[in-house]
Amino acid sequence: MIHQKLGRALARLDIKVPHLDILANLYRFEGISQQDLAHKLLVGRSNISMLLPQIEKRGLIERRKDDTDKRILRLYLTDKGRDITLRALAIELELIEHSMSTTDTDECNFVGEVMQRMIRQMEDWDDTGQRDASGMNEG
Amino acid sequence: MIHQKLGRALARLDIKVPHLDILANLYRFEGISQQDLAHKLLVGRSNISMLLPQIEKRGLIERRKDDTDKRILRLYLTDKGRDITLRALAIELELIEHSMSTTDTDECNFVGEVMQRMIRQMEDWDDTGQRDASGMNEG
DNA sequence: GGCATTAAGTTCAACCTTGAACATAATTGT
DNA sequence: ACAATTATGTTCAAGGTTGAACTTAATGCC
Repeated sequence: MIHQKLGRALARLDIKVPHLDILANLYRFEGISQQDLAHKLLVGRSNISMLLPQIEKRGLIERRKDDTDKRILRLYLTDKGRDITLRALAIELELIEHSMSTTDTDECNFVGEVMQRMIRQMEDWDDTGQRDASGMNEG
Repeated sequence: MIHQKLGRALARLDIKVPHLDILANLYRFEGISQQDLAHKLLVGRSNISMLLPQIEKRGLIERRKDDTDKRILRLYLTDKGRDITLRALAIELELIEHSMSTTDTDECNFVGEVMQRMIRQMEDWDDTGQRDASGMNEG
């Protein structure tokens, strides 16, 4: 749902949510490689590889080969890209602030902590159906 | 991530996460229509329409025409379907319980409340870029 | 009753994401 | 130096979801 709302709002700038994900990271980490970008965004390298030409054609980013390692393409925002990024982030921030306008900082932090505990537990969980010895004494 | 974990675990029963979403709803709401099912699952009718034949062929569900309204197909679990559903739900429950094993009831309820407030706010938000009068006086 | 509108379900083309296979470049070991 | 391994990025086929157009059935309105 947040994706849908944000997607419609970003249509004004003629970019999609995955584009903003990329642009926002380039804004923060200039010269990042595609690999590292994919890792940060939790998507596959192939995904980045197909998304980048779209925003490159629109003149929002530049790809330059690394000088010392010619496998690596380093990514940079153009001036136009920086402008669009800031405007898009403003829209995203607006949505988030509105969504959280009834949630204070303590509540927000608390929710975050609970979530992180849940994620850790989930990562632990064995999805093979074989319970190992370390968990046999539970319940 | 929960989708990935659950997906791998459900592979044992040879069903996918979207199948379980459907089966669990049929278990609770026998005779539901495809339309209502799609609505409950927040997916399009076409999605349901393409998913159902898969689990129908496996003999997990039956589709019967409504007697009074011949447009409607009503959905029922077979005995086999009920069996698979219960086993799948047990797996899902296991994952959830493990994930929440470090979260007590009060914490859980609190997180739920905060989330619901956020969702209401998000639904309110105007994604067209036109701020309307009702929100103009805010902070 | 007959015609327009609304509703349920299906089909299909489009989109997005992924993972595997590939090409190219760097690193490692001998 | 050379072969084997590892790393980066690209391409492609496959899977999943969606929205629009379509078919069929029910409802509303004159």
